[in-house]
Amino acid sequence: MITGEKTSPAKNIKTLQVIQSEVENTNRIALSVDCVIFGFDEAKLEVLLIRSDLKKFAGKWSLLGDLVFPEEDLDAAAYRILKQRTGLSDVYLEQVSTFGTVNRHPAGRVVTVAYCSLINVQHHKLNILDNELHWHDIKNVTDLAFDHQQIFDSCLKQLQKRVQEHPLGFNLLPKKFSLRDLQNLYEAILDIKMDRRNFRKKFFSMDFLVDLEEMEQDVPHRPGKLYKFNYEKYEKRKKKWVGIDF
Amino acid sequence: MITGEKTSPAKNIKTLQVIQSEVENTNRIALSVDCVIFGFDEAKLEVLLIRSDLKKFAGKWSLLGDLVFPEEDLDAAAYRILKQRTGLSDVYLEQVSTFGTVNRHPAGRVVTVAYCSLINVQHHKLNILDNELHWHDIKNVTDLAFDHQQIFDSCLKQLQKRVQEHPLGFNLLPKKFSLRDLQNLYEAILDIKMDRRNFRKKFFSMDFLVDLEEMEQDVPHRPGKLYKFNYEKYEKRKKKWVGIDF
DNA sequence: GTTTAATGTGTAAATTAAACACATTATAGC
DNA sequence: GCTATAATGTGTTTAATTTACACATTAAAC
Repeated sequence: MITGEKTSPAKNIKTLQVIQSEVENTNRIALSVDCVIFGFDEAKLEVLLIRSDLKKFAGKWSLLGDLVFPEEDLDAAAYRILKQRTGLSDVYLEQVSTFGTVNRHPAGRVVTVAYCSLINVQHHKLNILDNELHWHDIKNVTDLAFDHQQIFDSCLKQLQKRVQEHPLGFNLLPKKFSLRDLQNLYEAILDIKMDRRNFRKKFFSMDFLVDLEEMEQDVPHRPGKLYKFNYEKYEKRKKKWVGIDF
Repeated sequence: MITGEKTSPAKNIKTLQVIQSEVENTNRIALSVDCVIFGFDEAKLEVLLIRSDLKKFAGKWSLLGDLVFPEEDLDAAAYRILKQRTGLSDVYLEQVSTFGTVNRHPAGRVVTVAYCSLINVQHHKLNILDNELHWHDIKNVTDLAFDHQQIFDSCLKQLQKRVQEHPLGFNLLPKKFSLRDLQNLYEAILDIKMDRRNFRKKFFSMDFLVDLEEMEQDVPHRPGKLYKFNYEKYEKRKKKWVGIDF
């Protein structure tokens, strides 16, 4: 009844006090956050996992999670938990979805909100507090603890969709990058191969890549041109958003 | 600590009992569900709202919500709450997102999970338990109670996106419908006008509409042909899902 | 029977996506 | 240094899709 609606005329009169007692005493549930941190590393997509210390899940890997405090914003909890577990702080987290079956956690009722991020493994130094925190190639992620496999699958799908609709990828590259870097990124995340020539045309036509008139250094092959992502140019473009297609 | 990860080597040994006490005693939070029920009615998109009975929000409208019980699956809670408040049961609910700022509810800390649905107003009889439950034209929805305006906006956006990617719309139409019905539906949900000829071509090319060789009855104009949606045909089509575009 | 307002259909132009080939350049190996 | 190698850089052609746009047809309303 906490949002103030009525179920019947007879129950119409519900004071804030009554509601408060319901909120304070009964019906409370442990709420957690689980972070799915995707990392891009040398043309591979990885995910950050930690080994479960529950006997029930001995040897299994799990996502980075913890309880939300009663006086802590949900988003803030996600950032705190990520920071505590990894030392990472300048990372954008995005909520994906909430998992709330009764028996998903062996210690009792815990509803968890999944958050997802995507970073470059080389750009962020992990604060490895124990040696059970590791990057895992996403192709080898199976049989996680709890319902974390389901959460992981859901986040990966969401990531693959989002990366096609928003320029997330550029955060993963150095400020200056080659088109090969960019294509490797998309191929790793989407797990597909693309035609190099069409890929280049696609991104050039999007008109937010700036030619830096510099070349790659120290690469073991012919150096490519370097580009940067221009956010203002990206924002300025009008996007047609209607496209019924299913 | 509930998902079993460790914060430091020193804290490595955490038994299920310790975790259980954390889940059971501290850190618990009231969890609610709020349902955003969109209704399509005669070429208009509406949303089901109820008047708030909290003094703080006197006169304002709010979404259909209530607390989740400790031994109830999250999805089940959403269906229960919808049923209790409206009598609706054969309606598909989809989770949209979770809102968890500390001060979003005046009665205390309540994190809420938003669920969204889309039904045909004419097909579903509401069980109106009091006269404060009403359909509202979405164009007139402003200034809802709590953070419900934000939740509503978020769900509307999600609906508009989803309806372009999945054939949700056909649930809203009669089994037999005309292409004009279908176009009205999309125009109402997306709040745009489309070219009638191109709209037809689009849907015919998608190849899951079956011509019933029947005509509309009792319409005040030239009757149109009637079609039905063939789910098998829809499923069978392969969809290319890669299309980087932002 | 005439008017009206909707349905049903088609075509041309523009844009976008897909397939595909060759010259160029720096490195690596000799 | 010379050659072989393997990557970069660039267009063209075709197909597919989207957009813009006009006219004949049909049933209801008068």
